[in-house]
Amino acid sequence: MANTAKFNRREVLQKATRLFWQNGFHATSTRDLQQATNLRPGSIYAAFGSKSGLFKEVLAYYAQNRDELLHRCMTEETSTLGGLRAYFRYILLGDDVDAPNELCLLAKAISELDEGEETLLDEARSLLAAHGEKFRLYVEEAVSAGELPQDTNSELLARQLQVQMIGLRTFLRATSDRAAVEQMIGKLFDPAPAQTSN
Amino acid sequence: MANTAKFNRREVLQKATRLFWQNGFHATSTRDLQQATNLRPGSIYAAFGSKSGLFKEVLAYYAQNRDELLHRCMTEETSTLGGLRAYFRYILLGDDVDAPNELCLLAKAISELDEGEETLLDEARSLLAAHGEKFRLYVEEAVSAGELPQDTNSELLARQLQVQMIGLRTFLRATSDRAAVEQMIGKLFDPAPAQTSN
DNA sequence: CCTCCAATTGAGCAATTGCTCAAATTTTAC
DNA sequence: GTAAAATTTGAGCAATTGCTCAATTGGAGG
Repeated sequence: MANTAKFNRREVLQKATRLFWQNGFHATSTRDLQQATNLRPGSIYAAFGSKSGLFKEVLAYYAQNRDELLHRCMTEETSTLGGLRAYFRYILLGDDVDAPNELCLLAKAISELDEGEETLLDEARSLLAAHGEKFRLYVEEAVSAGELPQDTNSELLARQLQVQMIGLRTFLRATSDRAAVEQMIGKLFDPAPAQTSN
Repeated sequence: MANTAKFNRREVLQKATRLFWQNGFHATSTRDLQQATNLRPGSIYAAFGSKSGLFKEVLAYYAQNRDELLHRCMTEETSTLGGLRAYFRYILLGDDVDAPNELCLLAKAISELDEGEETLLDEARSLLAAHGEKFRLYVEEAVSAGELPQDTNSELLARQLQVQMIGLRTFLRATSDRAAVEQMIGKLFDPAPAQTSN
């Protein structure tokens, strides 16, 4: 009971995500968050407990969006490998208007947080691992569909894809060299997704 | 004249590097720096101008150390490709006691800083690009020595190596899975450093 | 030994931080 | 309509931030 006239939690998460993704955890102040969400501190603290609590929920919100995007890429392409390539292209080369930063928010959090904020760090690590697990399932699907050799080491290949994704996003932020990124995505998926039988 | 009893600038840089590398730019306070260097604020500000000024010099100090390490790896190995692999192994799997963080400090800075700190961001970008250029020169050397095909696209391959290095370091911080990293380094250098003719 | 001046000291300022809480307001239940 | 409960409000606290500067120190030149 008594739940009307409350703010829209999803909208708040969306705006908080944008801020944290752009500025990072430490460089985003609670005042920034208050202004962006048009909420007074009490409301935020009643709903999320603390700045860390809000960030934790932001990480989950972000990860869920990425999982959904990956799934959408898979359904919109005819082959599994094509779906993975579409996901790479969309994230690295697509002009996503509400992506304020080239990097993966999870990777950015893992980079920024230290062992003193272990709860948040572990949350980011676990979400990134879960996303990597999704990669592995799709790689196995590609093997079953005959898009990849039967003796493919799918765990290894999935890890390699995640390493590439993270590396390429950092490279893009460092150089803004979209052509180079496009070329590297091509090399990843074109000749064969690397010679990765075991 | 009057220069005795002054602190050792290199020692200060070393200690500041450790702090910034561990905690990042924002999460390292000037008090942390004062305590670690045993200097009073006035001395630091006389020598470096500001926290940003100190960080900028730390970035350069770090980059120079990496360049020297890479060069050392090259001279200690018989082949150029072997030298590159040794560099990867040392950074990713070596137990460097004064590396307080799995990540590259330059990549960490590029991840953390936003466009509002453009001086520092550009410095980190430029130092990372210079290190990538070193990679390219060594790849070309490997081509000349016949360790790689004559038609190797050395610019592309050097970029791919840098992407791998950054991605693998983030992966290591995210998972602590040294065996997986070892396996991926193997795949990078063993069969051929990827099928990267152009 | 004294003088001079660069180097060092450390108290502390102004701004910002994450967050609290009593008071005011709005919603729900009857 | 009314009272109890849930929610929102915003002033502001205690701690921390990057940094300044007048006072002090101590080595070099004479």
